[in-house]
Amino acid sequence: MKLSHKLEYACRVLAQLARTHGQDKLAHIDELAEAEKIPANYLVQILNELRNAGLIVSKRGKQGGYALSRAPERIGLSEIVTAVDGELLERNFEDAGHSGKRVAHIWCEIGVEFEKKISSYTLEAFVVEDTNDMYYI
Amino acid sequence: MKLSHKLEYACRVLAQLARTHGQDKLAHIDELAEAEKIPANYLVQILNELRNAGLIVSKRGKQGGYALSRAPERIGLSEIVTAVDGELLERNFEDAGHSGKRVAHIWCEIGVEFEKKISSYTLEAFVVEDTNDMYYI
DNA sequence: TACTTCTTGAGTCAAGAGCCTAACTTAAGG
DNA sequence: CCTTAAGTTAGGCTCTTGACTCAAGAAGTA
Repeated sequence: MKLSHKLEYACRVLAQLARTHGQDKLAHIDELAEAEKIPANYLVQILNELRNAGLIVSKRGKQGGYALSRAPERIGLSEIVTAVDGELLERNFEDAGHSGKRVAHIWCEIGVEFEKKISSYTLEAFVVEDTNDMYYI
Repeated sequence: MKLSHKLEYACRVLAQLARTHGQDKLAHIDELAEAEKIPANYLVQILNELRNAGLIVSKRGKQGGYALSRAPERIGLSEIVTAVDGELLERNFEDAGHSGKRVAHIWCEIGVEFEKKISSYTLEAFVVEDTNDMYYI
């Protein structure tokens, strides 16, 4: 369950966009990069993928910028994952050797459960105010 | 939920060892590699890690080989994972930017659930005879 | 001793993540 | 128009890592 930087960045930048959702001011790359401590040059690529996936919209030129394409509660976490790191939800276990089939079967079960859990969250979860402590490790 | 080859190999080879558990004949590397279609030279390293983790025992010289150190139902899947690919169970999300904390919190929850699911299996699950079909993708 | 089998450490190779550069396109405002 | 402030796109660079491969060594058995 180690995440790629890309996916963490995507979650953070979307959370940031969610915070300002509803306002008509668009967010700039540089502001987003600064607010979420993401290398701006890398963020560009990520925002691109999020736009291609239809999660955000962008506008060019002066007064350009980014915004969510819909309300946070209507953006599923699994959509985010799929957009920037689809591999995380793939389940392709090779069925080789005597035990391949059975081993693959078990890991499929685990993978299904994993996906179910991820699908139970939306972007809204990332933006709720923190009230309780988190438990590390 | 993409697995490393190493972890898949480890599961398979342990399943194979579990099948012959109870017999006093030890399994050779070459037999195991052949039965589970694993590159023998790579398997060596994996068996080594499994031995260091205490999951299997080995004996050198003629009549040497490998065997499980205890019964399959007493070897947890999370032990296997930890032995060869501990990263999969790690949860180290960076808490940076405005949304870092909240994002990390959510992914921690998901990670905990993931670990719980994995901990619910033992090596025994890999060795039960297949009766039902598996569902792909 | 001779043979077999595991043990250990080092080396190779390709792929991918993360990040940067630079040229290009679009739109607002004067 | 023309300038300037944005986003867009393509490409390349570097470093790490996974997946093997190899070879010399150590230990047990006959």
